[in-house]
Amino acid sequence: MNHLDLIKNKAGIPLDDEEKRPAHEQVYRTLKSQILFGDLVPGQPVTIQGLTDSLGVGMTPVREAIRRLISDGALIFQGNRRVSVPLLSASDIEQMIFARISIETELSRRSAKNIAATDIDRLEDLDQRLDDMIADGDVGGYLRLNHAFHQALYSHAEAPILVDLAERLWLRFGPSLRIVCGRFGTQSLPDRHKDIIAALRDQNAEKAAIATAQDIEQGIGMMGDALTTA
Amino acid sequence: MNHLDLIKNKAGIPLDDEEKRPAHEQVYRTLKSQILFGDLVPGQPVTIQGLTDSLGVGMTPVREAIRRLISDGALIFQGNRRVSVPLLSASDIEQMIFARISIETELSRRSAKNIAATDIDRLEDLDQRLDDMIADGDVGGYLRLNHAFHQALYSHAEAPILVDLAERLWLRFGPSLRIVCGRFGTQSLPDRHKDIIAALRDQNAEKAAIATAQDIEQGIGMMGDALTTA
DNA sequence: CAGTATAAAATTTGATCATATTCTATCTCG
DNA sequence: CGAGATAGAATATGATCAAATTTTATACTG
Repeated sequence: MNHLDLIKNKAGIPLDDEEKRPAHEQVYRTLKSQILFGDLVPGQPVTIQGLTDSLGVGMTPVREAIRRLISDGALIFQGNRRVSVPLLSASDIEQMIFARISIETELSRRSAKNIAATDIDRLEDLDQRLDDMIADGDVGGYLRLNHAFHQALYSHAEAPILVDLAERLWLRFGPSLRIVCGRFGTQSLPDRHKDIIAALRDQNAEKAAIATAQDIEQGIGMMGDALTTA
Repeated sequence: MNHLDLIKNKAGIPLDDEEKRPAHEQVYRTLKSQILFGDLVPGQPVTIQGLTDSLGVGMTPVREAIRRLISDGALIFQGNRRVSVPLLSASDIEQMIFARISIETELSRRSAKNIAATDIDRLEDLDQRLDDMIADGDVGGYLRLNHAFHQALYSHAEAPILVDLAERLWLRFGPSLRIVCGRFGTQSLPDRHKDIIAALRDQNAEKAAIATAQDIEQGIGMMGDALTTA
């Protein structure tokens, strides 16, 4: 039992039973979680040695995890060998809105065609818990459940490559989204999940796609506003 | 001067002067090139030790490069610690066509709005050389110049995130595309580059997008056909 | 004399490698 | 056919070297 296990369980969200994965995989998941849910701040430097110390593993697994995250766009390699959490420009956000809408509306469309009633119930349950988090003002919990909701929805699209592309985009905006939520609070984050669920029950793929697009525009659009006003 | 430099220059395509990049970066680029242009066969196992031997570098840089390529989707990690070049399913190809059309038509659209006349001349030059490769039946040269053409075109879109997503998709189908080209020959690969160039000269973004979509469908569509008939 | 600029040393961090350990798959023998 | 042995490959660590940043000391200028 090394430090990783402790950090993982700090999350509080049930994670799939991880058996005994290699350390580099565990480091990757830990960092991914931290980036996705905003435990790391945009611009923050990420050092290899710092991670070997704090996670209690050697340099090699840390290096591998960092390379993967750089490939994901979740971290950036700053030429001078330094690695940090990316700061997003207005153009970056605009590109991500475009890409997310292109990819994720399609994922919703496909999920709507495949998903079973019991799975819709499960989504509704997630959304309910998400609303509780908003009511409690729990930003971290909101981010985790929002991610879990979309992930659960898209898992029925039977399109792993598209899901992978979407996940990559989520990794890019995670840190910045956390900042925005922290500043404005969760109250100002109305989501379109209810609309998405209604569309799924109707088996109306196009309505699901439209609701997803609106959800994305509300979510990331807020980030764009925050960036231009700040 | 280690083995990497030799392998790099085997490519024959002028590469940006690389100064003194770290070895893991060089290994990544070397492997990326091999995957993109089909020097590696789908299904082929990739071993760390094999690469340390053939490239003449230590294990650490090789490991890092492999992790990055796994994150790119260019290699797959097979649970039991084995890594190999992916075999594509019909569904994979269908998803890639969708994603490429979504992303790359937009890249063409944006490039059409920004690109200058001299840059269009440069594209035309690339396309001319590409036609020579087709005439010569040089599959490797065709793949390289086709990639260079699209990369050059999209570089004017001023959308690095979308370019990154596109590049990721190219890495996925590189090996399989090579197989198909090898089987059918380059003759059967009509491209829509002339249409794209004409649209750029007209400053007609929508026409450029349509031509790009047709180019993609012809290119990868052929892969789908080959897969279902094989 | 104060403040700034410059240069050199020290510290921090990254990159690479060699080695030891662990795991997987295959082979062999009962 | 199954259990154990074996070989090969991946994983992980610590040591060592190189590069970059920061600090500190010194010189210079107004």
